[in-house]
Amino acid sequence: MRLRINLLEKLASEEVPDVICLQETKTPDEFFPAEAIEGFGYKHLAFHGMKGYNGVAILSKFPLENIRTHARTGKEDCRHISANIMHPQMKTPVSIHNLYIPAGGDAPDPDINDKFQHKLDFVEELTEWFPSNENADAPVIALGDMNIAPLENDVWSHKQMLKVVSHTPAETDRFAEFYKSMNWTDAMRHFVPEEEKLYSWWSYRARDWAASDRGRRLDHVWVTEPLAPLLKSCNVLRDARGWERPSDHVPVIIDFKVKK
DNA sequence: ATGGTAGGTACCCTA
Repeated sequence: MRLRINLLEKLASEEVPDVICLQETKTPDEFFPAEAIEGFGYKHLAFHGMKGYNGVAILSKFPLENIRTHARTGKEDCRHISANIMHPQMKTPVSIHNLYIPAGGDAPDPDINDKFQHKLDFVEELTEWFPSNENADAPVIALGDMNIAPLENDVWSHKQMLKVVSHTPAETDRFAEFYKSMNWTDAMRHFVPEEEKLYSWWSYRARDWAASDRGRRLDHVWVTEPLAPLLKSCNVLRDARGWERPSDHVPVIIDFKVKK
């Protein structure tokens, strides 16, 4: 968050999003750079962070109400924050959920790898939690770093990735259940056909990320049925992977047809 | 099968 504040400023000034959701802020709340971000035009902030790991934040040009943080899988680890966006042209608040699903470690075996078990538990908990705490007939957005690439063309090689954490059947099967739980629409695939490769993340461990192009689509934006007809465009900022001192994830921008 | 990078923290962890 603090190391890459200049990248956030670049994103804010070049793309001018109304709302920005961040994951892995890795900043305790008392050190969150709220004043700098307010200077970029985002006066309404919701953040939930801790030292060193995890952390999520919502930056908004519109008022946020009912800000809530959610402890998941019995841990207080700053991976889920939600709020109601009070858009002046929307009749009802838009409930937004910013998620950072655990990466899951290396071994895709819950018996020997606690982190993988945690990831599976986290997705299962969300699958139960959303239908009992949100209304699929109301405007709801769930987005974030979900650390799962569900479709064959969400990874550079489906066959080679089947045993790699992020694309294993154990994960993608549970992810599909989560996807069904609120009759979500995948806002990225709404615009990019499933036959086309689409990535939002490229590993740091490549000599040349662009030349090898072994990406994965780990970041997602899902919307409930009332918002689906308002989807206007999707822009994955691939170029941001080449910015100075980049994140290994790039921004995913969804535009909605809302009068301003 | 292996190690490759980035970053923070403290000599190792998480991604």
